[in-house]
Amino acid sequence: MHLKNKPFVYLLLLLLISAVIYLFLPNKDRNNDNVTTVINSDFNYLPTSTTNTIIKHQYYSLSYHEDYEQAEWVAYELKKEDLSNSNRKRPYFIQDKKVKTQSADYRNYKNSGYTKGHLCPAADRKFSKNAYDETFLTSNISPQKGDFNSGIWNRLERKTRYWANKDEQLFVVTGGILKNNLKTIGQEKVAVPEQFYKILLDYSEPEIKAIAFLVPHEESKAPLYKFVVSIDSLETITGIDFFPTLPDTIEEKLESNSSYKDWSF
DNA sequence: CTGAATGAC
DNA sequence: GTCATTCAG
Repeated sequence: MHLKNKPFVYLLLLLLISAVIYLFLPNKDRNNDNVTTVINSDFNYLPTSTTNTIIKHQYYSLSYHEDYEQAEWVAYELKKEDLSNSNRKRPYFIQDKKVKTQSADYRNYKNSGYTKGHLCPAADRKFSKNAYDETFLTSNISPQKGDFNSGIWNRLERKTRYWANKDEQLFVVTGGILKNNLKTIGQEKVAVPEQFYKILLDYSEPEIKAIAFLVPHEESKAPLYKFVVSIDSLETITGIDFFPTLPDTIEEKLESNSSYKDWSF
């Protein structure tokens, strides 16, 4: 290249410098809603969908099951840095526009005797207003008894945040056990699960570990470890392959395990 | 923290 | 639908 073409050289240099600066800039998009993010670049472990209806939101993903008017799973990453104490105002639950078959209307829950139980908890997405508000979609809730929701289920969610803080980050999958002939509420017949499950995967090397819970839909004062089950057993019940992208040897080892010795309660 | 219910705009 | 307020586990 001839040096007489100076403007062009300067332009190239400028571009190069800009690119370098950009690459080394801290990634702030989990705290700043004004930055457009690559959607779900963090989700590498999404479960399979029995309905072929995976919905990807900015801060969590889900598989919707129209027959039961709720998600069969909701999955998201929970990082230590996500945990914040900021007080946010609760928005109202609205339908999830990404669900083409229409997610349940919140009125189905009104006077049903059941509360609108978050699957991806609002408290796990408090790091930004958009993340928080995004959990208030009816595709992210399931009918839960009030004392169950604020009782043992709340305890499990708080324990999950405790572990996320301790282990830096967790991948979380949660939902109700959906099956035929469940009790329903509202005009749209939203199914009331008889059990709820939650799976936690600590994928940070070198000690990858996982734990799964299957909790009956009723308040209990029993310690949480009483509800530990293997991921395999949940896969048998739900028909979902929870970590299809994990290397088979790791997957096999993690999923057959129902021990909780690696987790402090 | 987890939620509901009510009345006014 | 939004807002403000009050209340319960």
